[in-house]
Amino acid sequence: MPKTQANLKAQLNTEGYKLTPQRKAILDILIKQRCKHLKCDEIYQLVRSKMPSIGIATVYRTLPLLEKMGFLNRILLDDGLVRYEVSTQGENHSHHHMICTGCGELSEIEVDMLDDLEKQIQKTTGFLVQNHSLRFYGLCQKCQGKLNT
Amino acid sequence: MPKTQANLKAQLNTEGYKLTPQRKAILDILIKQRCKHLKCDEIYQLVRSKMPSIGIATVYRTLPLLEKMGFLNRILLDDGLVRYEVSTQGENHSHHHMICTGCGELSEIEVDMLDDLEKQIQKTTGFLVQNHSLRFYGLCQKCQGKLNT
DNA sequence: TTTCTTGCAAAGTCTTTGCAAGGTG
DNA sequence: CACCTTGCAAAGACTTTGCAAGAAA
Repeated sequence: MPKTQANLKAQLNTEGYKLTPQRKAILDILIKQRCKHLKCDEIYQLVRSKMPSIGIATVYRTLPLLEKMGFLNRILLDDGLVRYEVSTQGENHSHHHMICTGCGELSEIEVDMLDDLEKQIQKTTGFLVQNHSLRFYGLCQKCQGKLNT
Repeated sequence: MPKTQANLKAQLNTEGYKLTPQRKAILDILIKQRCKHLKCDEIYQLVRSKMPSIGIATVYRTLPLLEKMGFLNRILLDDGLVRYEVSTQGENHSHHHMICTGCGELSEIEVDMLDDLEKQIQKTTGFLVQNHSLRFYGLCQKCQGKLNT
């Protein structure tokens, strides 16, 4: 089943959870910001602009839930703050993150190419690879430009 | 210059820092636990067994310093806790981490093989890759065994 | 109606900071 | 001696929890 807004209710119900306006609003915001990677507090601020009465505890409780249901991915960068991104349909296996050490910007790239490496690891170490996370640190084009000034 | 205990003083001095028993003790512990990835508090406990009077604030202040000097790498796993590992001489570019989703064990593997991918990224996106971090999630041999029981 | 959720406030964890006393170069 | 560091305690940042009132199925 595709992980879209429309399926939120069904997904929740099959596991005994309920669809609340808060949960809908939070997913809504995240889908609208699709390509962003938002911190909990940023999500809280955004949702609050649509639903001023929501409490931050609800956000903290909803995010892991949406993650468990497969709607979100939790990301931990080097600053130690938890971020979330909307997970593109079942493919948690095919995009990598690039983090600019100049401005901190986080972007994505849609390649994978780790199959060979995974096979090699499995053969060498016996470790059964199920998933991976690959991050590149370096300079985005903007920051490379600034260096030449 | 190799990043060994012996060079700590020199390294520190060239940047205006001083060699204190506390700093020596902390690096000592980390070197002895070489292949482990320790949380701040674990490091504090270990150092305290040798130097009971040390304060945890000192540990929190020393770890980033040792990282800055190139002796340590800071690692952030999915539980959000900061860990440190001794950095093997200047090679921050050639080992990956494997995290078992069964028992949580963190181990290392000494392959790289990302050069092609990095070149491709640079060509495609203009992002200048300086470093990377690759983690594999899956099951270690022990945990695979448990599943068959 | 039953069970799950919410918002609030309090409590927790991990980490950082201010400061006076003490150590290093 | 000048400057860097330490240990302590207090303050911070982020996150989790207990609970009574309220909402969803």
